[in-house]
Amino acid sequence: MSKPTPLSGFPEWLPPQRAIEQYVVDRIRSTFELYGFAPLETRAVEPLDQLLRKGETSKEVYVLRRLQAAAEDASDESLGLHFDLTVPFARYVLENAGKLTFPFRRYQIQKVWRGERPQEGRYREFLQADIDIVDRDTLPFHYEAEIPLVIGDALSALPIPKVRIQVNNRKVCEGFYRGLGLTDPEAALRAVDKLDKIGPDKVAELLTETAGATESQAKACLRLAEISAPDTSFESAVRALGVEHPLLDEGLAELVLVMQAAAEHAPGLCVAELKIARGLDYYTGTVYETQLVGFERFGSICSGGRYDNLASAGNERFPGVGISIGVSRLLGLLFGADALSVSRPVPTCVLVALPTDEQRAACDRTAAVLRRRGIATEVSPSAAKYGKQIRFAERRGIPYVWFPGSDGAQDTVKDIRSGTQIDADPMTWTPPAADLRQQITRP
RNA sequence: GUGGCUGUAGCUCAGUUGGCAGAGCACCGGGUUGUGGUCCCGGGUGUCGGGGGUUCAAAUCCCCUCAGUCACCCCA
Repeated sequence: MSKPTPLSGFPEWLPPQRAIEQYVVDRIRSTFELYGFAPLETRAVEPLDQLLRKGETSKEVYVLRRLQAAAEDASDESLGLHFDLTVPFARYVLENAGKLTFPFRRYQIQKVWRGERPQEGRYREFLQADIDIVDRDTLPFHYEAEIPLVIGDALSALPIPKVRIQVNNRKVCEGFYRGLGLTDPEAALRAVDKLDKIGPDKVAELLTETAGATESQAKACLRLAEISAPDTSFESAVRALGVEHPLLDEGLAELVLVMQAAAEHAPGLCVAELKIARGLDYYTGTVYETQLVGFERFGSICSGGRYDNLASAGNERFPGVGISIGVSRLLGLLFGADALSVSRPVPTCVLVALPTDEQRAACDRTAAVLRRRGIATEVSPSAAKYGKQIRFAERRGIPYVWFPGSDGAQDTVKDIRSGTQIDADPMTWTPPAADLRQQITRP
């Protein structure tokens, strides 16, 4: 077999990176559960028509086909890998509505797949950590204020830079555009979304070309998009533009509530950023995008929003609000920036040195005692010279080497970083807490 | 999916007009009858990303392809 090569967009980390990923997932999970989100996993595939219901992402969906399927057998071809966790969840809610109690809050941490051209922080297979809250018929607004608080807690518990959640409300933009007399708010939204990339002049051009805006309407759209505030002062700034529409009033009131809740529970976490639009078209209210402070060029590592029409069948309707942490993107980018590392590449805390092959059984017993006490231990692979065995530990970052006492003498344990070696009993010896497990560090 | 840039040892890289694949670090073996890091001796560990072509001769020139990355697109 010739040497295998990587597959574009399907990253595989080395053990240190995977250790960090598992740690991060564990922390995120425990924060989600602290807020009462229930665990959930959905299958990897969905019927294609479910996935394609929301348009644009369609060309990025991987479809399924049995290798041996005859050409005319299309039985599996109506299945595709999910590209996010919200759409499968909406399907799941409809399917299990009778067994769930509402409002229903769940978290889901799974791989998703998108057929995009990969680059740094963009993969074809990646891990998302998603929370959603859905209710039957109507979803109280206050959940839109809760979501960023959960995320703020989840992300600030991680060894990553500070985050800033940018918040906007689709009703503000749409109400403003309609109040302005524009008839295609979606097109206007898409144009404004490019503000950071192409600049105000190009956006104005786009607005006139694609959204049918006049020059003054385009200017007004830009003035709205420029508004940004760490508090509720955006409201008067919007009012000062003199545009009126009931939807605008509604959106502003909601955005004020989100910002007030954030100010009370997590000062500095949220910024009202009226240029935030979001690509996915199913959002109908609050939308979120999250940046790492100091790493803004990474783009959003966590986004979501309120959706009213994603899960509905007949006259049943389950509006929801949710957000998704791009775990793979977040970590891939931080790894690339050398901004995350781990104290040692293996979990092992103690290497039991092997004096002779005959003593392996005794060494295994010592290791077993240490393991029973929660200390990750492995026995040296061979009875090489002690110098070799110490190097074995050193190369792996294993902090302690355990030496069985010869001729009934006391065992000793050596901290190979300091070189200090002390008498030790496997029943009682305990390493400092910092050495017990791999530590995630941020240089 | 479209276009640009990049690809030589584990890492960082050098390699002239096409002429026997190199350096530093890392790594491996040995030197101290068994407790490492310093020191000494020895070792190149490589499908030059892969395949094809031109040529007496290709890391070098041409074509295709894969991967990484950037922009577009989209978005975690």
